[in-house]
Amino acid sequence: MYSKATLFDEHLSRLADAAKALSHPARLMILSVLAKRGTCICGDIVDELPLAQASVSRHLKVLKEAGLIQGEIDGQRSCYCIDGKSVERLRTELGQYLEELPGAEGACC
Amino acid sequence: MYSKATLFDEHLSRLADAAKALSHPARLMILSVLAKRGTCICGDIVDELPLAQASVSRHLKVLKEAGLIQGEIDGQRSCYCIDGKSVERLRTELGQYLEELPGAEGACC
DNA sequence: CCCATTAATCGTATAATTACGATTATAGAA
DNA sequence: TTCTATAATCGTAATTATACGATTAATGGG
Repeated sequence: MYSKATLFDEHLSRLADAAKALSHPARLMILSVLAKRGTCICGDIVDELPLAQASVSRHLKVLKEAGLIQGEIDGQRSCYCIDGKSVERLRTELGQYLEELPGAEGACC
Repeated sequence: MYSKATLFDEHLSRLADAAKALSHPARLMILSVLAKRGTCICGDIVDELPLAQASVSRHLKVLKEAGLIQGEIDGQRSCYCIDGKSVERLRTELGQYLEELPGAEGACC
């Protein structure tokens, strides 16, 4: 109906999508768990999160679609890890975007 | 029903909320417009966005609640500007969080 | 072959987000 | 006072996100 994709600049849309991937504490927690433990099977993550397996699986999917993690099937498990390159790229782009916002130091008007 | 606020670590919840404020291209665009023009009245922003006045007003509210912009009533207008300190703080915190995610360079498993 | 384990997906319910037009409230101009 | 301009809010509709339990699919063990 109302299409963000066409109404807004491509770059802004991509950045917004990336921010959205980070916009839920469960997803940040998953990233932290992966960072701490290196490589995890899904169950490891489920054990550390206060959510049901199905919910964690969804969050993993969101992170994977955003490219922030990799996941591959390993036997009957699924193995996840952080995609360091993507995270780094996001960190740079987001940081750059925020840095280029001058921000009038004083009060408004 | 399911309370993010209590289920997750306070720091992660705050970071996620901040990311959520950045998770819509209209809001990023508003920040860009404010950065470019310094200080704006609401109408200036409405003129530059492909959205109705009511919608822009809502996005402004979200940004204000997240502390990323300041807004004050100036006569019959409303005057907005970026809150440079908050943006800088967010940039630092988000950057730090992402930087501390090691990210196993190689493949998964 | 049968069973257990693992994790993705389905079905569904609820909540949050987003959008618009219409309305309201305020302040300045005439 | 009355009219205009500005911007917030209301009411509502549509979409998206989130959660859970149940189911499914696939692998490996016995």
